[in-house]
Amino acid sequence: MSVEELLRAHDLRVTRPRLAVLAVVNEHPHADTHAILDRVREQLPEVSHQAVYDVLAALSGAGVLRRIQPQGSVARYEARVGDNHHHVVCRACGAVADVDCAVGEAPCLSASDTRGYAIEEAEVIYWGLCPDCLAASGEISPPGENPAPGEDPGRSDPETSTLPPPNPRKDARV
Amino acid sequence: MSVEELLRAHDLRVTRPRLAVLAVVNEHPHADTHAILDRVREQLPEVSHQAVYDVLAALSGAGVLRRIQPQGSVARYEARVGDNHHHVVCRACGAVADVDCAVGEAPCLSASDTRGYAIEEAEVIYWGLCPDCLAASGEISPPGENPAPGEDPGRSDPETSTLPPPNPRKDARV
DNA sequence: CGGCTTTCTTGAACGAGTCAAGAATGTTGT
DNA sequence: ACAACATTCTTGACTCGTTCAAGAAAGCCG
Repeated sequence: MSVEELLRAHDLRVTRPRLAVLAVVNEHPHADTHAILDRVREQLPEVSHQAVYDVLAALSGAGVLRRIQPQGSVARYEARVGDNHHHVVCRACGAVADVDCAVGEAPCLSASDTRGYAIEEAEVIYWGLCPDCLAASGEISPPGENPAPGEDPGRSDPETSTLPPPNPRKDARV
Repeated sequence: MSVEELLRAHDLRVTRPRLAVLAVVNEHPHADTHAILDRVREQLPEVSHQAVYDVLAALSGAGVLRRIQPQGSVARYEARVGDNHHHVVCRACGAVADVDCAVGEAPCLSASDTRGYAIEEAEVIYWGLCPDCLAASGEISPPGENPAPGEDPGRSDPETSTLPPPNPRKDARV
């Protein structure tokens, strides 16, 4: 299904900004709003940031895009919807990657006692270290103290994105 | 263990603001920063908001408090740490409740393919409707259209807290 | 192609959270 | 108990992601 057909299928008007935003999110899963704006402006230099916010809100509302926002991060968007996957987030650099659900279709939905809530969806975020930061922390200080990774210019993974070290807790339990 | 002993056990200085914040969070699980500040000022009218932010950050860093922040909500804190429980969040009113892990000790940690990430922790958020909003939506419009709940003056659950309708998505899947 | 609605541009505003400098307080050693 | 030191708190300004509002432009339908 083309990007345009996708929009029409959801009763959304087809506009240049929407096409551009959709294309960018398809190319760069988990990109944040600012990154999306930059990329969109490579094609449409005149789009306003407000247009991008509106488009992202409209597409998320229609279920075309999914908004994710791990603690300490700004809003990120992805075009993979409806397949119930989850995310791993690196505590050191903030990189996000997809993880398929471990338990099949409806993951972890069997909460023991839901306190009377009608549960519609379960959202799972795995916290850890991405391969790069893992290697960096291992190399820099073998006994494991004060990782300080995150700057690694030659990256290729499009899903990777750098943040100021967000919230590196030490009470992690597995 | 008294609140003061708890602080000392974590090598944290014992100060009035810290005692007050800990007491408030113990009494009101899932309270947001603003609510905590208000409550703390009932005992210590002169505390600055910055002090509360500092204290919350210090206690979270030490593992005495846990910070949670569902999408569309501001930061919330709870004193229940180390027992690996999760949360249900109401899409309509934002109320938060605890849910014990369904799968035992380390829940849902068995992601199928972790993309090379070293996973330390899994965070699960269940999205749905709280009992009150569920009842309200059922009463107001039986066929299910336009819930508009959330205002319900006579509440007793201390874990409940009202927000502007945060992000009521309709693409929910179970 | 004309009219109506939605979307986009422009520019200001909001609010949670952070930064910084100095005063106050808690802790430790004598 | 007291003094010295480090940490924490007060005060006040500020940042940044996001939202609000009004009018112009663009998409869609008959």
